[in-house]
Amino acid sequence: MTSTKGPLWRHVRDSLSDDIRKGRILPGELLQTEKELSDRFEVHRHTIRRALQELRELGLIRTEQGRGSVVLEQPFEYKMGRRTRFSENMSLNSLKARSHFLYGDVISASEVVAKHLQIPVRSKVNYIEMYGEAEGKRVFVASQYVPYPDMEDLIRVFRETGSMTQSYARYGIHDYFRKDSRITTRMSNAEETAHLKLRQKQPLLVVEYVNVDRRGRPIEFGITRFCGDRLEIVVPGNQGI
Amino acid sequence: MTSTKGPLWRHVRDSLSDDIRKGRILPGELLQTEKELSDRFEVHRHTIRRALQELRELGLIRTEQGRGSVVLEQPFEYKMGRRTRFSENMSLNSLKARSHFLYGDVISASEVVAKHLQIPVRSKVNYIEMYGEAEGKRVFVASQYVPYPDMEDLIRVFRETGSMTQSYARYGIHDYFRKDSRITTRMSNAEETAHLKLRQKQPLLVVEYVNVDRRGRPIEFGITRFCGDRLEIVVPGNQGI
DNA sequence: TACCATTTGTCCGTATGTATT
DNA sequence: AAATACATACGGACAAATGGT
Repeated sequence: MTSTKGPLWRHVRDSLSDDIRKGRILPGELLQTEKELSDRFEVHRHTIRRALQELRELGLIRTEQGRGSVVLEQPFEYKMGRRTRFSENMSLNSLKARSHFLYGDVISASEVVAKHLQIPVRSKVNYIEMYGEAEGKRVFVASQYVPYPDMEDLIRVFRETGSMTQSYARYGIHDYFRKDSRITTRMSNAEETAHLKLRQKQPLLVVEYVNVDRRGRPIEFGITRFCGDRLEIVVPGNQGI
Repeated sequence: MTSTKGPLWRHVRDSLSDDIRKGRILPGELLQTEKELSDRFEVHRHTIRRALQELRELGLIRTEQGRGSVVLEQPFEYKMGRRTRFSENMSLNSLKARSHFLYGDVISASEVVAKHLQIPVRSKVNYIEMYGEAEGKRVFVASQYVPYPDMEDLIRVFRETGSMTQSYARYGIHDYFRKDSRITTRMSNAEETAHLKLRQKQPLLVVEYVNVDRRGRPIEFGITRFCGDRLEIVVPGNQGI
């Protein structure tokens, strides 16, 4: 016995939560069965169940009948507001974050893209695909559409800087704001599963948004697909109560 | 031939989009294969693909390699802001919406619930489960925790009124506000799949939130699971630019 | 695990009509 | 009128993903 006081289930809970937090059991892996745990800790299965109940409430595991208890990924927080920026956002969690270039081209705007950017259908736009990493884990893939005449060579500049914020600065846009964001969810397709280095298809948080400059002119239409179990979106309750 | 002028692909697009909008092909169902369509319309497969491309851009279908093109649900908009209310929200879409009671009990607060409601662990809370309907379609299931001493009999009152907003009014809370919302996604479990009348497990939008009264005191902690393909969450870009 | 049929994705072509310069 | 670019339409081959066995 390591702990001497307090209820037994608390000892079990703390021991297991330690195993998880110290990485001895990895996210996605199954905990030992309740039977095995009750043997290991030399307590009744009910005591184990009490401890597992606590771990569920702490969001550390999810239990599936007939299968076992899976250790959950601890998601990053992604704050969504008027000035949403990926890397700033992640550094709030004191995490190292980067965007990585995947693909870029100049294409002609479809109806949907044109509507969001308030430009004529079929006018040229920069199209950039990228993925985002935080603490070595891939957390999103994004597609962005940026009007072309305003920003020639954007693709090259983004490949150099690795940041949209910095790229925009080169074109004299030193600040920009998030207009409406629309959030849905769907399963990842094959490409997304690969880019995010997922073992299998998983639900994604899909965020569609438009960024505008100081004058309110659309400068970017984007579709970001977040890996659902690696990240949660936080929508702050607006300012003062 | 029905149409006499314009490119062939436009005729195909309009014909298929009509099939979808008139309900001849239901959401979730597969379109005919490209081969079948090219036989039916007596055009080359490439022409069919041009038409499907348009339908994708219109958000009417989603295409999966090796499988086919699925007709999408046209999701309701759910505006999330400081004063988020389900039924008001839905009437903005001129939709008929209701909440329905599923289960209610007085339970003792777990750590997580206690933390959100800023009450002691194990103090009594009302626990209510419900589902929400819009236009006859079930769009969410929700679990809500409300401090007990403040609102005895809340469960009975909710069963009578069918509305949390109205129930709160009985206890003198005539207005309340949304604090932070946290959004994640995961697959529905068996219970949720049944409550939402889904054919199979599907990704859900999971929103955790706290509502507070005028003084900023937490009055409700809730976890709402929205059916991902029947609803999209809209986060308004904060006020003036 | 491996294999298979089905279906979509991508690429190589060809030809024709229309609008622009 | 000629040259050019572009959208449309068709032909065919193979790669890649899915769902089932």
